[in-house]
Amino acid sequence: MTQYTDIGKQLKNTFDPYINVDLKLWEAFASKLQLRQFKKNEIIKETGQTEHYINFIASGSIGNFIAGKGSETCISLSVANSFSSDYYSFLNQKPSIIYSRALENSELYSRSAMGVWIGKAIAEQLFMQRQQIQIDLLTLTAEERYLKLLSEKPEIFQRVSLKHIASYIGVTAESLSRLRKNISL
Amino acid sequence: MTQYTDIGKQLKNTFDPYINVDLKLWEAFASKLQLRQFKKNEIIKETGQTEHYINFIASGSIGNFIAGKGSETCISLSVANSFSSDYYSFLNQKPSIIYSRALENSELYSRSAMGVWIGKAIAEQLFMQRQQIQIDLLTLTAEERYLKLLSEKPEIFQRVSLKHIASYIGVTAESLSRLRKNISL
DNA sequence: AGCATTTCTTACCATAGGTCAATATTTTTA
DNA sequence: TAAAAATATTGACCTATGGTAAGAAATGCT
Repeated sequence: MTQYTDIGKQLKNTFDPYINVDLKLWEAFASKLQLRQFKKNEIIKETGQTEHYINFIASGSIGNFIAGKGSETCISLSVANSFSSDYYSFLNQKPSIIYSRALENSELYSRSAMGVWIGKAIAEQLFMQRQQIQIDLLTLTAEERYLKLLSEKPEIFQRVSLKHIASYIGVTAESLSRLRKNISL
Repeated sequence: MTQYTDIGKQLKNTFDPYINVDLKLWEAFASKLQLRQFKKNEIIKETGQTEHYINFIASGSIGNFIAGKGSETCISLSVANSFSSDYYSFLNQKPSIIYSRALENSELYSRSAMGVWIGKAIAEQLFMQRQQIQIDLLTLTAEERYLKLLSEKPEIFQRVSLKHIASYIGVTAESLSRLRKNISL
């Protein structure tokens, strides 16, 4: 079983490039983490509820989704050593239509309160990620977005089904399948 | 000429729903603002440069763009009483391909350094905006995105050309024109 | 006011990606 | 391990949007 001091070091190592704070602050943060375990496909946060946690993913993977007519759209895919949350709902403490689901059996270390420094760092990271996604959706083709994801986050392809990857990059599963076939020709 | 104490109040009024801090902090922030004026179409921040400012738009409007082959993609449209910056480049203090241009004659109040509280608040706001854009690009049709922008930010249509609005919602100017024609039938 | 430039619209054809339906493949469960 | 469920692929067809080119309308400039 992982210890919280280890989690502190893991956090420090993982986020050093982005969040320049002392190990002690990370350990203080980690000391108040609550371990939560979820089975594959278990709902972590429901549509219509308010998000109470920021979750650090120790193992497994988490998706954030929006339900559509008959299908669902994946708006984020997070794997081990990153944070996951319906951060939109967390920030304004209002319900949102977004729901989170474990895509594998997952171990999360969760906190409901955060210092300003880590809140700022997380929001900044998330802003940059979302802006890059916006730019990619506006300027790249579906095939280019697929290849970019494949080269930047190859581990996702070992863990997440193609139908979620398809909706994340903004195409149907059928189109992703055809597109992959084209590439391998 | 607007005074900085007035700017402080204007900031407080504008951001009260999002940033819950005392007027004094806003006035301290405003007291260090630098007025910068730009003519219509003047470049505020070039591609390949690093962003040094957060700009509060007192009047006018600003667009952030990425150059493509023969065209440009608009990734943000900001009007008076909001912030504008290449915040991605500002955060990591590295050059980015994004450039900012005044879409009208504009008065900006700019700062290069920010307290943690306002930095956190700005990053949070920007994250929420960008995530909503991502969701809209993934789940709405071009027509729905157009109608949404029209109902949520009608003032943009008085100030910004349709070609910029088109690229912002992710279609060509021609498609936007057709789509508008359909709606009015 | 008149010319130049930019913006907007329209028409025609091309194409990426969507929809639906069937089948194949993999994973889960009993 | 067999059946069931979920996932992935494929094919036929369709639709929204793109590309190009031309003209109309608006805006800016001298």
